[in-house]
Amino acid sequence: MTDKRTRLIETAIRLFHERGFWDTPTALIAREAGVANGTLFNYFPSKAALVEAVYLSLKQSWATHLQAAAPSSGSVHDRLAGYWTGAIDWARAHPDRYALLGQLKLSDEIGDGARAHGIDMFGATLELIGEAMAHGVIHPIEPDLLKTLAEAQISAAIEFLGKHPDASVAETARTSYEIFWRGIAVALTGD
Amino acid sequence: MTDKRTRLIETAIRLFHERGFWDTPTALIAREAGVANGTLFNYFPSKAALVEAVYLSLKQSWATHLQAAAPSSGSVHDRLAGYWTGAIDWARAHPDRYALLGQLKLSDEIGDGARAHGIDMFGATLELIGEAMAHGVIHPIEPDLLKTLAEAQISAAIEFLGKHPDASVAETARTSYEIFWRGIAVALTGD
DNA sequence: CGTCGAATTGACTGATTAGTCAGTCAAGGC
DNA sequence: GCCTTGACTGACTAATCAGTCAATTCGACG
Repeated sequence: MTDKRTRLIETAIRLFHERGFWDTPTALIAREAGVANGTLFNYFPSKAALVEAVYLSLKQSWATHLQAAAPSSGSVHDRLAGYWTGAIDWARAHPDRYALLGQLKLSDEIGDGARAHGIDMFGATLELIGEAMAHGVIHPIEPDLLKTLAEAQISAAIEFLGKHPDASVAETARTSYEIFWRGIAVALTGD
Repeated sequence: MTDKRTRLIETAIRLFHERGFWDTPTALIAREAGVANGTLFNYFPSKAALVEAVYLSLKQSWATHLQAAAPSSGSVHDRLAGYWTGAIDWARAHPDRYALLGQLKLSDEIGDGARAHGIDMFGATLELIGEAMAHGVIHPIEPDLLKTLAEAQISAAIEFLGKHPDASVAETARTSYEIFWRGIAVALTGD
């Protein structure tokens, strides 16, 4: 019997994905998690708090996966590529979690507090890019813009893979990354 | 006194933005639109139908703006640039509508039917890109992937502008577009 | 065992809401 | 002037749901 709090969060993730938050009553979450209605409110003071916990949990598991996937040494190009494919792999492995994360990020339900409480998954890579920029390997670009563009590009690749189940994951990841890299890198040999 | 249907949709857009769909009862929409509760259901069989109508209305107005903004002649580079800045301009001019559109796209409330009923805003430009690809001006890339990447890049630029109110709109648009263009174009002179 | 505090339970409530429907009323045909 | 039509109204309902709380169980410890 796993921790009740965890079980509530996991059950909520599943149900939110199956039916959307708004059509998922707390009573159902509690029942499916195998606890009583009231117990849910011992762990989370309100439904909003539960949703927030779900959001943070998803973000956390995505972040830890990325930290494991991204190589901690090598060229900027390669390390960024590792981050890139790592992100896409996670999304492919947990499509429901990924979709839910996307919804929650935009939802009004998530307070700015929780959104800011962001494990900054891109941080380390971003520093690296800053150095590369200083050395003239990468075009000078406002760092946060670069980060936003990169994340969007990754999301787009994932979205594409969702729409085209037969497309090759590896090739889509590679192509999308190449486009991005060509976009930011100062042209030398082309790659 | 404008058309009641239109007024209901416009009121819904405003209220959805202010409070989110789920916290906006139909009764409030009706009252603020200056019609009776029941009248809303003469125009829309259910709340979901109203939300769908809102979604289509937003998408439509965005599409017509883009058609007007994108130049219908010139180089691929320039036409795509026109589309690019046109999209960003619209989002900047109507931040509430843009935010709402993003939420609705992901929402479970929007049936696949309505989502597919998409005015394909990118269509004409995409054809053009196909030709450019055939002529070797642009790297060969699966068209739908290209489209998805482009849209994501535009969204990212808009998101960045939202987070950094002091950033220059024109420069952000230009930078993000340059990155994308460098990414897809076959290197000749660099631009 | 017996005691005590904490965790858990689930019936209950107060509030809210989508959708209904019996009736009103204004416009236009005869 | 009367009748028909149908858009419109808004009070009403049936259902739902987040959150409460008094009662119960559990488990640790002497």
